[in-house]
Amino acid sequence: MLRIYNTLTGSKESFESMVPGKVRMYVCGVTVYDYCHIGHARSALVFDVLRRYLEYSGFAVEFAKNFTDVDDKIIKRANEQGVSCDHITATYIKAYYDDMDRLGVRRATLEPRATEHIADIVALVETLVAKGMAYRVNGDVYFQVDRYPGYGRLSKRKIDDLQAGARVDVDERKRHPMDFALWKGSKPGEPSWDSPWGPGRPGWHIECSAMAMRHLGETFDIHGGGMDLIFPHHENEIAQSCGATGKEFARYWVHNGFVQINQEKMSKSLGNFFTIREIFDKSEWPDTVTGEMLRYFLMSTHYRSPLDFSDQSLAEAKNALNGLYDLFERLKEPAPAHGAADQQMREANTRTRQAFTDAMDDDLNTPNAVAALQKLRGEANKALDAGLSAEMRHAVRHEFRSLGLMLGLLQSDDWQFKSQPKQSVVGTCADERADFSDEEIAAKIAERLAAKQSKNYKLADQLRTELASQGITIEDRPDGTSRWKR
RNA sequence: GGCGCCGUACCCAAGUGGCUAAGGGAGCAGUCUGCAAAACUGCGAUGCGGCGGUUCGAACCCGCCCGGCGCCUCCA
Repeated sequence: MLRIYNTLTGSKESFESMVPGKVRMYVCGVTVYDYCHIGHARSALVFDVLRRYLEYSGFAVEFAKNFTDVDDKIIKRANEQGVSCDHITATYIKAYYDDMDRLGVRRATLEPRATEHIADIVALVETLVAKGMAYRVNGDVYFQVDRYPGYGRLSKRKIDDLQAGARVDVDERKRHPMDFALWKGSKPGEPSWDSPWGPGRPGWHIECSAMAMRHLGETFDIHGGGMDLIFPHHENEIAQSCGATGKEFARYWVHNGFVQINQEKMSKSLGNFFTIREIFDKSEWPDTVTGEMLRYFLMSTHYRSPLDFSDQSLAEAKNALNGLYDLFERLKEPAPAHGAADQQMREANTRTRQAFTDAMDDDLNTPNAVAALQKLRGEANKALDAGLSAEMRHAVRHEFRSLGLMLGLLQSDDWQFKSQPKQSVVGTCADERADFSDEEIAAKIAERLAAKQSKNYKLADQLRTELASQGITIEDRPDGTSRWKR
C-alpha cells in the first residue's frame, strides 16, 4: 500500500484512488520557450517513476502532462528571434521529446496543449464571472481571491500575510493585490482568441484547471509539479477550480524538490543551470549510458529533498551502475545445473522485492529502493562464489530487471559494450587517438595474445604500453582473451 | 516581516523513539593475475551541527543557539 506525502495536508497519507484500480493524475509540464534543464528532468523523472510504480501496483494510470504553449515568455522569445510563436513552441516541444526520450521518460497518456483548449478555458472563466468570483477590467478578467474562502490552504498562507508588491508593483486596477489574471486582453501582434471580453489569451493558471477537468474530471487523484509551483500556481488552480465547481479539485498534491548547484537553487537569473542536452553533449559516454547515469543519480536522493548536481555525483552514479552491470556479466558465464547457493539466493530475491516495494510504498523512497538493489548485488556475488545454477542466475537477472523497470534502470543487455566512451570527434587528442582503427587494435591484441602464450611477456607488455599511450585500456579475461576500451 | 526546509563517516545518502546507525562512491587491505587492469571479498561513524530538557531509553520528541537554503515574482 502506497503512502504518499500530500502537500495539502502536510503529511504522508495512504493512497486510495477514487475509482478502484484506476488513477488519474495531472502533472504540470513545461512552458515551451527554451530547452529543459536538470530541474525539469528531475520533475519529469519523479512523476515517471510514480506512474511506473502505480502501474506496478496494479493501477491503470491516466496521466496527463500539459504543454504551456501560449505565454508571455513565448511571445517575448518569438519577438526576439523574429519568428512566430508557433515556430518557437514547435521547436521546443520537439526538443522536449528528444530530451525525455534520452532520459527514458515515458510519454504521458495525455499531453494537452493550452492552445487546443481555449473553448474550455473561456467557458471556465465565464462560470467564474457568473458566480461573482471573477471580474472584468477592460479586456482582462481577474479572479478575486477573497471570494474563495479556502485561499491559501495548499501553501499554508493567509492572504493577509502575503506581502503583495514586495518585489513587484501592484496593479492598481485589481481589487486585491493577490487577484490574478484569468484572461488577458491581447495587444496587436500577440496570439489571440475571441472571447466575451474581446480578443485575448488565457492567464497562466487557468489552462491547467481547464485541461485537467476536461480530461480527468472535476475531481481527480494526483496533481504534481515542482515545489515552486505550490505558490502561486497550484494555489490559484485550487481557488479557480474549486470556486467554479464547488468540489475538491485534486486529492493528493505531490511536489518534488529542487536541483541545486553548489547548495544554491539552479535558476536562469543566477545563470547556474545546465540543460539536459548540454549534459548529454558533454558526456564522454553514449546517450543510453548517460541517460541511465542521470536517472540513477536522480533516484539516489529522495524526491522531496534538494539535490546537488555535479560532475562528481554523476561519475559516482556511473561507478555504482558499473558494479551492477558487472554482476550481470558474471551471471552470463557458463553455469552448472545445480548450485549450492540456489536456495539462499531464492530467498534473497524474495527479500529484496519486499524491501524494494516497502521502500517505494514509503513515499517513493527511491534511495532505499536502490539500496535494496545494491544489497542484492553483494548477495548475488557471494552466491556466485558459492555456486549458482544457470536457472538461478537467470532468475537473479530477471529480479534486477523487473525491479529496475520501476525506476527505469538496469534494462540494458550490453551495457558493458555500450559503456565504452564514445569516440571523440574534434581536437588534437582525438586526432592522436584516431591513429588506431578498431582493426589495428584487434591486430595488436592478437599479437599480444600470441606473445603471452609463448611467455614473451616483454613484448606483451610493450604492446599493452603502446595501446595505453593511445588511451586504450586492456583487460585480460580468465579464458585468455582480452577486451579493450578507449 | 510571514511560511517552510536542511545540517548523519573523506564525498553522496537512507533512517525520525528501542536489535550491531542502510546503501553507494572514494580510500586501504586481501583474493585472482606472468605483471597489470577489471572483478570479488573484507575494513570503515561508541556516534548523527552545538548546548540543555522530556523519557527506562533519542540521530529521531521539545527548547535555545550556530551554520546553510527555499517560497512569498516567472520558475520543475
